[in-house]
Amino acid sequence: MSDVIANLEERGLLEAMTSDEIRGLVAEPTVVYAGFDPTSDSLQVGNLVAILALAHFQRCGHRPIALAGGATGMIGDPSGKEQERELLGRETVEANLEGIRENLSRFLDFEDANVPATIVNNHDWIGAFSYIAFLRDVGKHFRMGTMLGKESVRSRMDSDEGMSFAEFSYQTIQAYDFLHLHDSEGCRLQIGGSDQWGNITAGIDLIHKRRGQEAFGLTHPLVCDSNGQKFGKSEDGAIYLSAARTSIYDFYQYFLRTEDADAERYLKIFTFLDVSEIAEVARASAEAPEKRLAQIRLAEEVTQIVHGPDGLRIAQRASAVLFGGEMQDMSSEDLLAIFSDVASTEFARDALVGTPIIEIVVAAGLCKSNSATRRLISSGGLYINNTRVGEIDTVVQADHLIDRRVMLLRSGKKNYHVVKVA
RNA sequence: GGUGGGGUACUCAAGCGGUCAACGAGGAUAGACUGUAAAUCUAUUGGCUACGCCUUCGAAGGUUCGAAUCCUUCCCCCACCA
Repeated sequence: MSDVIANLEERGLLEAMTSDEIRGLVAEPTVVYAGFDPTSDSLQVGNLVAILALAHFQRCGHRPIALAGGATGMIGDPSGKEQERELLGRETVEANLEGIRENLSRFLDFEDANVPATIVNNHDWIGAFSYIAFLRDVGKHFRMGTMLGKESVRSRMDSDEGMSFAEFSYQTIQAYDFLHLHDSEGCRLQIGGSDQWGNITAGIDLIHKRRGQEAFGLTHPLVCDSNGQKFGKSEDGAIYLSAARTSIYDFYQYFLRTEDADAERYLKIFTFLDVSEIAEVARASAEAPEKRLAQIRLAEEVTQIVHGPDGLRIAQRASAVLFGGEMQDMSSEDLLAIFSDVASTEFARDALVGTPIIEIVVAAGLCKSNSATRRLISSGGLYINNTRVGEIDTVVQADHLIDRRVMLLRSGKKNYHVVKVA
């Protein structure tokens, strides 16, 4: 079996390990887990790092467990967060778990004969605990000094945000998760983002105290772009893995717009391409940066992994048309087929023709308010069917509607919105 | 419970009776330049039926011709003490 650690290392997916003995541990098939917060009904591209790390483990012959935090999600992990977040309701968490299962199923193989992946929900074992029982069985093994020493706690105590007891206790719950999976699944390794270090070591300590056994942890770096911005945020917010939240087209475009400086690194992190192949792509891309070979390859690979070959085709087709300038001679059928995935809004014909364009833009959600739309137009950033709108009081004309059915709005260079006649 | 500090627009952060829709920075949006890149430059960044009007400075009251700025009560946060 191939060495998963070396694999992660050369892909830039290894930040730190609790012990070098992990290399020995993974020489034999083992069980590894990573946790995911059900803060939304879909995971985001930021979560891809952890997901792919798990997938690499599975590909190297280890059994991955994805833990959905049905219980921990109701408390909120303070790690890496400046502010305490809103508590999620039970129903919300449950609903979100469904979406997350769906996301994960794209990356992990649940049918593998030897090391089938599993998804577990920590609410199944945490939910039954009484407060007193938890304090006796788990809380008793935690020392205040250690808990207070955690970076996640210290940074929040030092800030003027402070921290509630619920958040402070978070680490004990996650620690118990590890102990539980250790006992029930034989799991000895937990992986996560570098912000999870404190939570992971808390679990290792607990296992050591309660079972006298050694467990391990491994973290991957939190991915930032070369400007130090957190990876995975676009102008409209986070990029999600679910097509219902982030269209496949937008997903593809997000990766396509990767900066030169980040492309090679992202290829290693977000695709399964062989590192030697990545090096080759990077080299070719550096020779002719304007061709953006690395970005294209990155967008293709990731879109394919997440949305499948069909999804990739949709995204490519839409991108080719929108950025290829072939729009003028398109029929409405073609447009609708291609933009099935781009954000769209339907209007009655009467509500469209003769209506000020400002109202349409706002109703379609392309701009927040009439004022914002006026600003956009006066700065020359609004386009109808790829033609710049010159006048603020432009009114929609019948001939703005291609085949009397479709109109393409664009804000800036790259934000498209399809308006359809209902 | 006590004492002190604090709550201002997306964020940080000025303002401390009128000239404040609120300095500045960051972010964001758009434009120019480009390669759907980066860097750079420029404009904009509460809302509206828009040279004017309306609503904002934790909440509610009050003083005043006039308050984000003063007073009262309340809520929340932080620090130290108990």
